[in-house]
Amino acid sequence: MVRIAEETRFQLQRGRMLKAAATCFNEKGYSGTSLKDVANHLGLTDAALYYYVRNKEELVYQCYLRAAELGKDAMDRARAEGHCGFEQAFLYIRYHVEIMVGDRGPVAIMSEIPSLKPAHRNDVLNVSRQHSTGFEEILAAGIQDGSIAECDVRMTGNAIMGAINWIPKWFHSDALLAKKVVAEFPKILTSGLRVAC
Amino acid sequence: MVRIAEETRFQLQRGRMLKAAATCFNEKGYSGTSLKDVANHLGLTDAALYYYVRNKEELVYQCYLRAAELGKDAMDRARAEGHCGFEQAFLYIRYHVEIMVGDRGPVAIMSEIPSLKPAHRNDVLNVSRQHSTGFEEILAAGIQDGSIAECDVRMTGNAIMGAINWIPKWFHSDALLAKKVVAEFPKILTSGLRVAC
DNA sequence: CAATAATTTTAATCTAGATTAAAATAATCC
DNA sequence: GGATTATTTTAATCTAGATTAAAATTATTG
Repeated sequence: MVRIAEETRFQLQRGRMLKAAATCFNEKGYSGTSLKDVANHLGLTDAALYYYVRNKEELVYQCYLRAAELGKDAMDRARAEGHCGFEQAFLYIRYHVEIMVGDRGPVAIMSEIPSLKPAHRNDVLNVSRQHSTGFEEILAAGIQDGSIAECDVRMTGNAIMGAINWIPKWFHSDALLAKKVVAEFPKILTSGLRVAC
Repeated sequence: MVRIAEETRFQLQRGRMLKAAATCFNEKGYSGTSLKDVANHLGLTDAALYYYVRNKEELVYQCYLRAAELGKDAMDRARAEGHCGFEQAFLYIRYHVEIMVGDRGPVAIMSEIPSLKPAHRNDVLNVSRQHSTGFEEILAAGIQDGSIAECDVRMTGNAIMGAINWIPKWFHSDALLAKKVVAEFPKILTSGLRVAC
């Protein structure tokens, strides 16, 4: 049995499912999307989803985990590639935005974290927290190395993350718009970080 | 019959209800809050809420409308008081943030607009749209009058609004933190708008 | 204070949509 | 190609939580 192939099929379908779910949740809201909606997106029957996920709660959980992982990926890359705090912040925003509007997305807005079961909620919150503190560290490093102006890193981090996390609320798949967002957001969100010269 | 007094009682309770609902929705998520949760917040029984609202959908609708109105109020005041585009933008952010973290709030995050019934959805979307275009107009005016640096007003508006709208996600009632947010957010969110000097 | 209106509760329903079990189909392997 | 395993469907249940109607309570008014 060529296990690789089987896992690939399963994982492919599972990945599609998570994307479909994220699409539905963002477009129709949580209470507005039934498992049937998600399944229809895939040309499947609602019951089929239970082959991939224990229940709806777990579907949401997986969506959020995926969202968090994509964000983490953006941050890892930014940290590896940026040469100063400012550059890392800029790249992080750029990569994260690219993911939000690109075809690795859509990324589910985490509206329903509180209704996850405790273990799952903690998982998601942990990754999210790592994420915010990671970004605050980048900002702090930038202030240290002189590439970012003095600021309250906590508040600044919250502001920038909020702007990014809100994107799915107004963005609707459109290649031109996507290009614009990727071009503009990193500029806009870092313009306040620049050191006065 | 002193109609004023009666309306006041009703409206008071109704206002409390909307606040309680907003609190619950933000804290426990939409699917995580039952009418019973909201009612308990008020020391009432779930059935009592139906005296104020036709059903849960309308409760959400009223919450969102209230959120939109509070935002509009911030914008009206900012427009009336600000003397140039930059000042208006600054004041708008300040007033809106004040509302979000102050005791006129909490303001419900509009996660479930898509599951509102069409008429309600349109109402909310209309006010929201007025809101965003209003802010874009302020930005455009600021570019005209030279108080704001050239920028893509649409994207900049989306970024700033996103940062504000996301606040309830991480803010938890706390007077000190509230003070900090009000002090920092307007600065942070407008620092990128300043014209180079 | 009696009468009327406003508000809330109690105690049932009612329902959409999640969940499950068993059967059917499709893929893969020897 | 037949056997085995993976995936999906069909056809029921099951359930939390929304909703409703009638009764009880509380406020108000003249």
